[in-house]
Amino acid sequence: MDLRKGKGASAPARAPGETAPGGAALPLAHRVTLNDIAAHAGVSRATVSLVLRKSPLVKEDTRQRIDQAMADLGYVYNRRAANLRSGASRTIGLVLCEIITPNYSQFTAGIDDVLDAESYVGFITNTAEDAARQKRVLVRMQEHGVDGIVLVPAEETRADALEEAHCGGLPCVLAQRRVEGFPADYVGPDYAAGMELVTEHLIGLGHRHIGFIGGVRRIAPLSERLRGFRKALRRHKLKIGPIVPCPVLDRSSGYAAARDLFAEENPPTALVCYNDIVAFGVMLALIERGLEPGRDVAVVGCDDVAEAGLHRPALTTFTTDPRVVGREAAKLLLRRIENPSRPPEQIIVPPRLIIRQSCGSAGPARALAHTTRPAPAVAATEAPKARRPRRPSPHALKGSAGT
Amino acid sequence: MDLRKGKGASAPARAPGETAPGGAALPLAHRVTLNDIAAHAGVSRATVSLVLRKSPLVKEDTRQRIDQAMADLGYVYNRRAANLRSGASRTIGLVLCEIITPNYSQFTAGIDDVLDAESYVGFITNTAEDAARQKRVLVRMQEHGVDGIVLVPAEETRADALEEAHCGGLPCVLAQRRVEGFPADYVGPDYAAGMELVTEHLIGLGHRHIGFIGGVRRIAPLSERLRGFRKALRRHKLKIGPIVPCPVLDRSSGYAAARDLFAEENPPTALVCYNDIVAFGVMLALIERGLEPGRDVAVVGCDDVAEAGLHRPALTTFTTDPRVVGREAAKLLLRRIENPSRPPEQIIVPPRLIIRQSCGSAGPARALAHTTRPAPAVAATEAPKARRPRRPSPHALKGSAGT
DNA sequence: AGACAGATTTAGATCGATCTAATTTTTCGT
DNA sequence: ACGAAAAATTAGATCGATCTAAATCTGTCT
Repeated sequence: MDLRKGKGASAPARAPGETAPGGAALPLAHRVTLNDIAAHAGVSRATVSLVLRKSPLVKEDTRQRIDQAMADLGYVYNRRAANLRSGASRTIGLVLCEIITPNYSQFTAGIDDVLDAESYVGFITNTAEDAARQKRVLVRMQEHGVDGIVLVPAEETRADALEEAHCGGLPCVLAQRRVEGFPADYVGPDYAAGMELVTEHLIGLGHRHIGFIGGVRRIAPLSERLRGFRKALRRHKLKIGPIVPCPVLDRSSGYAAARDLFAEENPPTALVCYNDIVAFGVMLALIERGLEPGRDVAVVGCDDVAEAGLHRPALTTFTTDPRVVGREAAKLLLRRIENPSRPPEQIIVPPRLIIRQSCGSAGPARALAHTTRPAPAVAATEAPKARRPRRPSPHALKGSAGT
Repeated sequence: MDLRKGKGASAPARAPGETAPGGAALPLAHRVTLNDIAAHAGVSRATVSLVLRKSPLVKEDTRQRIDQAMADLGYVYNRRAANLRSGASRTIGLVLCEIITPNYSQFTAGIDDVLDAESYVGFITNTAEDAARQKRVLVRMQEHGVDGIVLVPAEETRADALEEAHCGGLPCVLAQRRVEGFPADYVGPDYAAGMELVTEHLIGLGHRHIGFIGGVRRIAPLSERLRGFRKALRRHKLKIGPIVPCPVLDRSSGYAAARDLFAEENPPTALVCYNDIVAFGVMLALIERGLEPGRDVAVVGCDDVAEAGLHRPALTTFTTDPRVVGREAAKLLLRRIENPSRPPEQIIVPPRLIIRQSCGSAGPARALAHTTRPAPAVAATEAPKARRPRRPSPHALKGSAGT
């Protein structure tokens, strides 16, 4: 409308006049400042500032007068200006390796939960797994004066790259993925515990010969998972079954690994898979061999991807609620901002087991196709619904609850 | 490295005293400023500022000296300080009604694509469909001095609430959902065109008696969709088939509506559903009646939710790539920021048809269970993969392409 | 050499808040 | 009523950049 019109001689400093009682959309013709409030309320700028910061120094009477003036003039706090002087910005940066993964959007939601409660705001950016882009946005965040950063590092992020992006000097919490040699705070899922959980579950169902499929040799994520797998077996004094890594973590390499494994003699009766995607491939191979997952061979995965509950048979798996991871990450970052000198902290969020049909224990494994509802061949989304009411426990193994 | 150490006597300028030498965590021992650079390079602060802004006024020689100084001292631009003086912040706010919906995370990614290219950064916040929270975060964004806002309004957002949150004075683009009476820019999917598209497709397959199921009477989204539905039928001079609204947009009301419809005489041979969820319910009802969706009756949906491709039969549907909507929204906002006085613009992003089995046209409709791959009962995720290579066309019906 | 235009550079005010170090006002004991 | 202590308020510097207007430094032309 009259956006460019301004309001004639704007801002006479001592006479804010009617800012815009009639103006439908008063267009920031001289955004109202502390000086305006001060003049309107007949006090000094400093006093208004004290009111803004809820200082107990101000007399109740004056405070009300100033509050009224702010309401009258439609004041909007200018945090940038405040920040310039005071340092902190109540702003953090959230740098994600990939926005569109559902996992990360829940993670983001968890972060926002905490930030909103603490009246922080977060910048969000996507690095799309690109190290150069990551560096660029990290610097950009700092230009904007964030108080700290939550970083889900792009693949192949090197510690020195983070140092170079000045993250060494800024409170920074890594989430979901670690960066070797960068001794920062970390929050992530506990894959070892999860693997232990599913393996225990299989053992509880009577399995004694359990194999493991998937994972790239010699890298941390695999050894972490194997640790949990082995731990459960060892506890029950069972032999560690065959461990078949695959070069790539997709359906087809899961398929190939399982096919090869079942071509040998005496195959396992249960398979723990590196993740859900690999598990899907594994089940494919089993079916091809005439074996029914969930009846003839138990299969479990990890991550609880969207398809897991829709698959036939629905996949037993485990996951760490990413929203909880997000919340923990945000809380940790705020603690770190509060006190930058404390030693780095690691928060490992415990997983949650999701029992479905592929391990043969949930309900009538044979009657997969017929539920109580009139849904012969339709994949009902009962799984996600069933999970929701069960609030994930936000307990972290280490680190205080904070607030 | 030596980031925390400071660098000895760094630029005492006016002798601000040691900020906090004893302080447990000396907080950024005097961040490097323009003054430091100026002193180090032997020029004035103003000249350094010119270099920062890539002014052509500075001699090449000096520019290099200054660039060198910045590199030496590890300077990080302080945009907040710059903003305070110059007004614009190169920051926008993204206010979402719900972060975790996959649709919105793609939307967010689209926004980030554009922002990153223009070296903007976006704040993100979730309103969780809560009007009070929405108002709070809108104000908070402005406190932080955003140049504009992309808002996916929470349900039941009233125009006056947005005015009250001062959004009337700030560049603001609504996305995905309109707010009646708030004459702002808008970017969203073209449901009318999508409905026309699927209806045309059904007609092309030979259907002459086509019904419509779902949608709440008397609200805009339904009438928009029906417009497209009717338009296609009228173009081919076909009778408008039965239109069955449902009170709620879920699976079971789709089920009920279809059951009732097929209890009558002479039911349609094809059904256009309000959205995918309704379509799932409809297919359930058909199957229950002994009719096979995709063979006996064609069914199409809208949205392409995750289950659509995994369903048996896989659902023919249409969707508007939310990432494209995000990109258009961001571009429009930047244009608006550039020139706040132009009249409001509406950008309607065209939809894309996704042909699967439920309309009986894609591949051998009978052989649904057996694909070329050895996957008898396994829901392969081939659908989303098949879609990806086809880059969505970012053409908008109205509004110039911008950049 | 002096004038003058154009190219560079700079001093100082400024953005809108906070912070420090007062100053002014009020309260209260004696 | 006086002075001291406590309470309330404030002037002015400050954060780190931008911006304006002026100053300085070229080089060219007469």
